[in-house]
Amino acid sequence: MSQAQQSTVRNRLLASLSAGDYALLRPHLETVTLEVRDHLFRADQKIAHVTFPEYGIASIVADTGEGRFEVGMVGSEGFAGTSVVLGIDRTPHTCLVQATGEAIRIGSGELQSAMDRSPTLRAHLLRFIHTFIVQVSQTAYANAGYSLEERLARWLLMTHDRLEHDDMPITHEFMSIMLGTRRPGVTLAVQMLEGTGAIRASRGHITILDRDKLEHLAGQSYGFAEKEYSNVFALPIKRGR
Amino acid sequence: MSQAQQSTVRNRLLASLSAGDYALLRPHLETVTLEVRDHLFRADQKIAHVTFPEYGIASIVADTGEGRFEVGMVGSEGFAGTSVVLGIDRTPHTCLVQATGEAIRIGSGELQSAMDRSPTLRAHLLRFIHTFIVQVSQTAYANAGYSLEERLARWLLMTHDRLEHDDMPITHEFMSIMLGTRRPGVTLAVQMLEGTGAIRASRGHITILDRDKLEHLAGQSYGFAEKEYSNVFALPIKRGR
DNA sequence: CGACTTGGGTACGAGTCCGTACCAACATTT
DNA sequence: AAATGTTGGTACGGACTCGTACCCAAGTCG
Repeated sequence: MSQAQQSTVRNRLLASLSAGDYALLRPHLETVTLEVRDHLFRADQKIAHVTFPEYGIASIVADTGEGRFEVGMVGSEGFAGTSVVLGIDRTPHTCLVQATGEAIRIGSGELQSAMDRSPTLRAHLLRFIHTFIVQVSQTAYANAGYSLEERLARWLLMTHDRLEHDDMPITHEFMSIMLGTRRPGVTLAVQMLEGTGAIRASRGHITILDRDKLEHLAGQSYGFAEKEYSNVFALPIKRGR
Repeated sequence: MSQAQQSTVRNRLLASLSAGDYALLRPHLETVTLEVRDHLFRADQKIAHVTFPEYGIASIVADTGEGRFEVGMVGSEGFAGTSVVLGIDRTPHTCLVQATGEAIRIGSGELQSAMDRSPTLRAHLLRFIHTFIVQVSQTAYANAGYSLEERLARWLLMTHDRLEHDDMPITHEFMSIMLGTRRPGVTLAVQMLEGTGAIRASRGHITILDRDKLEHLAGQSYGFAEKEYSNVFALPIKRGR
């Protein structure tokens, strides 16, 4: 229960709160580690906490009984638990950790009380939800009209945006679940991308070699949502480094 | 500028507001007609009004320069202009009328002031946004893993939910744009669905003959978001008739 | 070291959908 | 009735992805 000083917080939303709003949250903040496959919340069960990642990535997946697949992704640019901010402590989605890391979380009730007391806090979090809707829309868009390679390129870019390193620990199997496709299909797509020199693949790892090339390969499937985030928060989605 | 009495309002969100919250909005409400292809707002331009359909349907489409396609649909169960409620009067999406009808609208600024004065009003509208996120997620889900016939069945069901009649004026061309596919593909899919007896097609019209059969054909691509709406508002999405 | 688990590569037939093109049926206007 | 525009039906080759199956390589653990 380390109630971090705001100046040391990496999460972009928390870091960009006014000092007063942060002070309102601080007594209730709790630092936790994120381990791959941890669940931050599960479909149709009460959401206990809203989670602001510091490092690592959480995936929001739709869980229909006919297999899950990813509808959105959150790292240190946002938070997981949009429905709590919208006043509902339950959702048909599941949220699980995609990349190991660390997060600051707050109880759902505490956050709701704090938002009731601070209109500027609420406004800040609602703006993120707008950008999240755009992200989910873009997932719908990408799924509708783009090839597996293009969608894979998009997914790698989104993951890259939210991690520190160019070397990312990801298996083909995992990507196939996130993209809702076959595992052998991912293998082929990875080989294609590797052939262009944009990435390098090794057992359980993908390394980004040439980000510009990858963006070119992703085409219009990437960029839309990221641009909106920049506009709304006047900050690029990717942390400078 | 007919400031409708709440008891005669068809829009489910407006109708289910408390009398006090409705009174807060009433001076600013304005009734307008919706004509096919009218735009309620355009990508990256200021959103002047939030629109609550009474009859008819509005589509929210992503507009990437590489062709538009639908990410969500709103009828009398909700409203168009989620980003205004989230505090942003601009969005990369475009909203256009899909089916002729009528709507009650309110200026973006007036609605924002009203929400600032009434927490219950804000909460009500935010709950709808949660259900809208689920709808967009399901579009992403359907686009990822379902065949054209299944997605067409889903789209027809969603349209049927929001219209009064089993007979719906829709062209193949229009469906192909909404589904992001080729027009001849729609023709084939329509014939498939017609072959099962679920619908009947005639020039510019689709008639729903057997809704249960259509739901069965749509499989898991339909139902998810509609169920969530029912849970959140304790009302079925389809108006009784 | 040998067995086991996990992750990755490959193959092949089948089905879906795309891109493109052309024609037929219907509606509206003059 | 002819002209024009809209809508719907059909065809065909090619690209992509699926479903399924099998094997190989790398790490792990007794």
